[in-house]
Amino acid sequence: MTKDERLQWFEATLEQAGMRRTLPRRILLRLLAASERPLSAQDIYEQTESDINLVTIYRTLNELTRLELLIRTEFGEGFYRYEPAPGPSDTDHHHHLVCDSCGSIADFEGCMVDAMLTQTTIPHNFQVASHTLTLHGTCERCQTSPK
Amino acid sequence: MTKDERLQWFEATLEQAGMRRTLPRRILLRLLAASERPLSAQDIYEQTESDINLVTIYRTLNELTRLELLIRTEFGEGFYRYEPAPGPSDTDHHHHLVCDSCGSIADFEGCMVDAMLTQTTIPHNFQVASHTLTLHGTCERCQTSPK
DNA sequence: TTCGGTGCAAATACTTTGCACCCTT
DNA sequence: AAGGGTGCAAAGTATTTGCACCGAA
Repeated sequence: MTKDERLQWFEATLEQAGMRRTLPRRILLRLLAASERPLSAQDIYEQTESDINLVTIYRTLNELTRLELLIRTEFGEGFYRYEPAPGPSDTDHHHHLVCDSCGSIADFEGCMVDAMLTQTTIPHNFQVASHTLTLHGTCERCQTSPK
Repeated sequence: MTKDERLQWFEATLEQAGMRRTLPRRILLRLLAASERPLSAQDIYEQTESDINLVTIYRTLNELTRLELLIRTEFGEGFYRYEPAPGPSDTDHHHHLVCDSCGSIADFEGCMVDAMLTQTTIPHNFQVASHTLTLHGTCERCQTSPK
């Protein structure tokens, strides 16, 4: 899924949900789609140079997460980070590598959890819809020069 | 590891760290060791019938987490939950099944992530120390009578 | 024109900190 | 006796809510 396809899907989903295509929403989606790593509300606030009210950012993030256009994750920092969802027909998703030393967050492609789950007995007849996997450890930079 | 062994390990670790064996700490450890599921600070506060100050609970949870006696996890609720750590010589750990309908949290034993990782290339030479896996979905009860 | 969206101010939720007193060692 | 631990009050972050105005459809 290219960046343009993603933005198009975003706009189509907004329309389909009867939501207006406003400036804050488009700026925010564009920002998240372009980002290398999950962004917090504060991150977005700073990157938009305060053009968008922080409250609007929170409200927009909630709306877009509800529409499943965004994924919300907490990495042990005390606040949430958001990133674009994989997309509807996209079975591909990624997870994250969190450096416990410097706090950097990198993507980790090639998830094998779904394959793993087919070989595992899930207790209580629990019906799995999705999963979150986060690997904690030390990034390359911090291995050579620890903070 | 039995419940008694665990409590003993807790006390030994406290002593070794030069920390005093106080009532709040023992009550809290006992409560967590006996609990079926991860507890929040608020949960603990209610279960101790307010015998322990909420601030003390927060401080104690932080201390015990720092000593790696507890594990802290966020399940998308907006606050942290705590549970006893697997233990030093214990390679066994478990993950969680979170019902998106009723919010129940159940344990999920038999983690295969470590095995999976040996067959996976981790990018950027990232050195993995630990991981967190959470399965989201619908519990048995909510499958028959959705909320 | 209509009604959803935004900004501002204030409130809420969770967690941390400062300080005096308490109690384990 | 000494110093870490606790409780109380207050502060600090992250996030949400109420309400009047604004602007996309």
